[in-house]
Amino acid sequence: MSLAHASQPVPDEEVGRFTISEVVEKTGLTAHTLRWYERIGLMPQVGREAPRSGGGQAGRRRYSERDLAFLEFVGKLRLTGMPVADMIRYAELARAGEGTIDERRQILVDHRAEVRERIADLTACLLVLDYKVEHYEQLCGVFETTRAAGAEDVLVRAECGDGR
Amino acid sequence: MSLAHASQPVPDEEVGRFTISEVVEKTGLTAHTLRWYERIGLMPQVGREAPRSGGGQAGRRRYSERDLAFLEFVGKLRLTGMPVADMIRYAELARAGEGTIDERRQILVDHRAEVRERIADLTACLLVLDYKVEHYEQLCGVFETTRAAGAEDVLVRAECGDGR
DNA sequence: TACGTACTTAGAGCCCACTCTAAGCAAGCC
DNA sequence: GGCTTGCTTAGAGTGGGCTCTAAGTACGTA
Repeated sequence: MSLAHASQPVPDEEVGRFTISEVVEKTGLTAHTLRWYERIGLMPQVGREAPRSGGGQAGRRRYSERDLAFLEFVGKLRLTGMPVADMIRYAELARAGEGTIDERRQILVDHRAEVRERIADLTACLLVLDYKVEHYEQLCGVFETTRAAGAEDVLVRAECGDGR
Repeated sequence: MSLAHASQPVPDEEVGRFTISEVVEKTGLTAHTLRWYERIGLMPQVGREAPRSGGGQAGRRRYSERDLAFLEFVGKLRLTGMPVADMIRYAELARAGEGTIDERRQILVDHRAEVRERIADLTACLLVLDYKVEHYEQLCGVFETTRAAGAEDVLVRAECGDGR
């Protein structure tokens, strides 16, 4: 990206080449959701085809590669549980320019900490699940070999802590 | 737990010792939620104090250690995103006895696979966040030292993929 | 007696992130 | 012309997991 290139508006870069259907395919989001994202300010205004008749329609959306990159990032944030309101905040800051870099970074740092914590939580729970599954597998073995022993039945319940 | 002990109803074990307020404290759930859990069949019927006057009240709940253990497990399942309907299913199977061990195990095996996948997803997204945060931190450095260079400004936008 | 804690019922309410509606218009293609 | 794809608006609807309501009763304690 040369300086000369960067300092001039570039139509083929401002107006992308992907229709909303194509973006639906690529992202897994619905057209409804994509329009919604624009409406709530999460997504910047997407470039449009010029309407041929100059009538009352706004023209069809044409998403750029950059739009797609942003949607991919949004998908990641969504997957990690960031509320839409926070994503909107982040996007607004991004649009406000380079003076907001620190704040943007802080949003991501905070969110990253939450994701780390969530991974830790899930990992701890996974250990419990592992233990339970392992225990069931052992009890399936014990159960089959000592089917007549009622005591084992009671132990199954007590050990598994499954309620009554 | 001796055989003689196991084969007889034990009142002090059937009727626990924790009031609902104490369980609220221990679990972080609300009394409303605890009652709801019973109502929807997730929680087995909790033992009760005998009402003094024999009137129309059911008596106060008295949760046992086993009840608490089950609630702890439910909390883990909840934290890992298992839908309440699935938890109910699991609890019903547990109450149905030892003939359901295989099915119970399968529920947990399936769920465990989901948790693993979720951890993997989060971990992948965490890498993206790490990259972004790192990048912002570098750009804060670059930005401060070359504030007059407009090209860096554009690079910030392009590299961060932050939308417009 | 007053207050705090707990009980019951059925269902309404809340929050979040979509998801869908309703109704009509536009444009391209066969 | 018919079909497909896409446009707009404001807001209602959905699903999940609680959370709260409404109204009265019970019981223990100060």
